[in-house]
Amino acid sequence: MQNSLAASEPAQMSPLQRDSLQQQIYDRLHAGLIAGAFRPGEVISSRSLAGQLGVSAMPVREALTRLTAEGALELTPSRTLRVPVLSPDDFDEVTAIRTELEGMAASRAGGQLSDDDVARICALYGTLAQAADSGDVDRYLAANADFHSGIYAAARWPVLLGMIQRLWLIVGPSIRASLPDQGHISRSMGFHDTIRDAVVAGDAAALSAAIIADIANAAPEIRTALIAQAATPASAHPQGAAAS
Amino acid sequence: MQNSLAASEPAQMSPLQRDSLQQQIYDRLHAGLIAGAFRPGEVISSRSLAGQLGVSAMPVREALTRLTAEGALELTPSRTLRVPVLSPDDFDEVTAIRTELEGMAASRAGGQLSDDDVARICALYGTLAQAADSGDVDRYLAANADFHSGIYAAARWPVLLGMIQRLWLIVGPSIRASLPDQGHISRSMGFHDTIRDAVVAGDAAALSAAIIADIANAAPEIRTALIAQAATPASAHPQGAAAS
DNA sequence: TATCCCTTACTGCGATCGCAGATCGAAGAT
DNA sequence: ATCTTCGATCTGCGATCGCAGTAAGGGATA
Repeated sequence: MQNSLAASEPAQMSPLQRDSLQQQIYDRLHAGLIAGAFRPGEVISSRSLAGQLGVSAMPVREALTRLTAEGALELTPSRTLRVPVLSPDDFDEVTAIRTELEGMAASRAGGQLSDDDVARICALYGTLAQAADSGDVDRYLAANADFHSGIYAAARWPVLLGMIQRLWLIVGPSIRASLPDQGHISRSMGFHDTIRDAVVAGDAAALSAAIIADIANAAPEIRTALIAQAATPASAHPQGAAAS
Repeated sequence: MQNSLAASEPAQMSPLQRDSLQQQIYDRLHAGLIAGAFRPGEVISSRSLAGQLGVSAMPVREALTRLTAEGALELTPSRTLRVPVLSPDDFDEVTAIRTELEGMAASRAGGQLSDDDVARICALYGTLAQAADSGDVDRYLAANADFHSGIYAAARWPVLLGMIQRLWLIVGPSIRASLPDQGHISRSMGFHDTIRDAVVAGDAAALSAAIIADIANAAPEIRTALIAQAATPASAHPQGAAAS
């Protein structure tokens, strides 16, 4: 996924480890949650995950603890970790905060876009368009997250960016479970076109409005899908959700 | 706080521990950072802190890791943890996000205040006023945090509340180091009066405006103090800050 | 006396072990 | 055949130990 960022060194032996293990594990789980690699209700075991990654349980535990503290995971009464199943109210809360924070980030970013920023965002738009055409939902969601994060990163406010990404972390699994729909993707790409145009034009107000419109467009569909899933008796014991 | 939920048992021995150790340690450090028990630049050692608390280094480590991930602590190149020294730009960012998020929380809370909420907030105002009169800066800051959090909790949006508290976590030490000033406290109490009046009146718009005015009032003083401290050569090696 | 080097004592990070609690399945009793 | 019960096996949490890297203190040398 992010092995492309090591392309700066031409002949280095291997990335080895730049960060601590727990940071690498956290980053991987973070990306996986945003891209929808985990389903709501899915149970996560630190020991089995450690076994899959070939490391001790310790760094996995700390990464999972952080994700739990951020609301991306929850601890059940039986002391097992699982991906939370969002209620419609929870989703409304996150959506409201997203509208506020992403609107602010877009507005600030739009007013100080460098040429590099525009080129970078346009490149992200390209991969997003390719992913949308491919029909691969996982690729699309990951590219969508990169596209939006790329815009918000241009605001150069790291705390704000971290908070937005935390919100994506919470709604990521629910989004993935709510729309395997190709119609939604092509519909969203219209908003993404508007976003890219505002970036190219350097219009902060238009960019902020386009971001908010994108959120407002997707929210009702996700919300209705959320309600439908909550009513499904199959989710009464969501433990049996598909593992990796 | 929530020790009352065990009221079903009439003669229970002691609360012992309801949460995990790392959670208790996190909560204590969280409150300490907001109340200004730590100074910017102060070095935090997990082992020595574990020794003071009488526990192993493990739960302390996990709590400190979480705080580091949230930006409340930072890891120096020499692999020591310390409380970050905020730059004016950092402070501006946090203040801007605070204005947005706390304004939203106040607006929502103001529209759905129950009688219990009003009574609880008025009680928090009472302790805040007492702390302001006592002149004890630590008591005042802790009571101020409780007062504001009590209002935002009435919005009943836990994610939003957590994000606001994270922002307080970041600016807490800098606020504590910036104003040992009694004049500022009495000046802020004017805004707090307005806030309480809006709560009693149930006026959401007035409450939101009063909260934003409170933030806007304190920000310039803290910011100038921040700049003054950054220019002070005494902070060139802030390792020697007073420990607890 | 001043400078260099080495030892010591820290730091965070990871691995391993053990504990208490909960779940699940199988065996036994009614 | 159904219900109960006990044990094996999960879970997260905490303690302890060891590792690599940094900073500082002390002694020897120029």
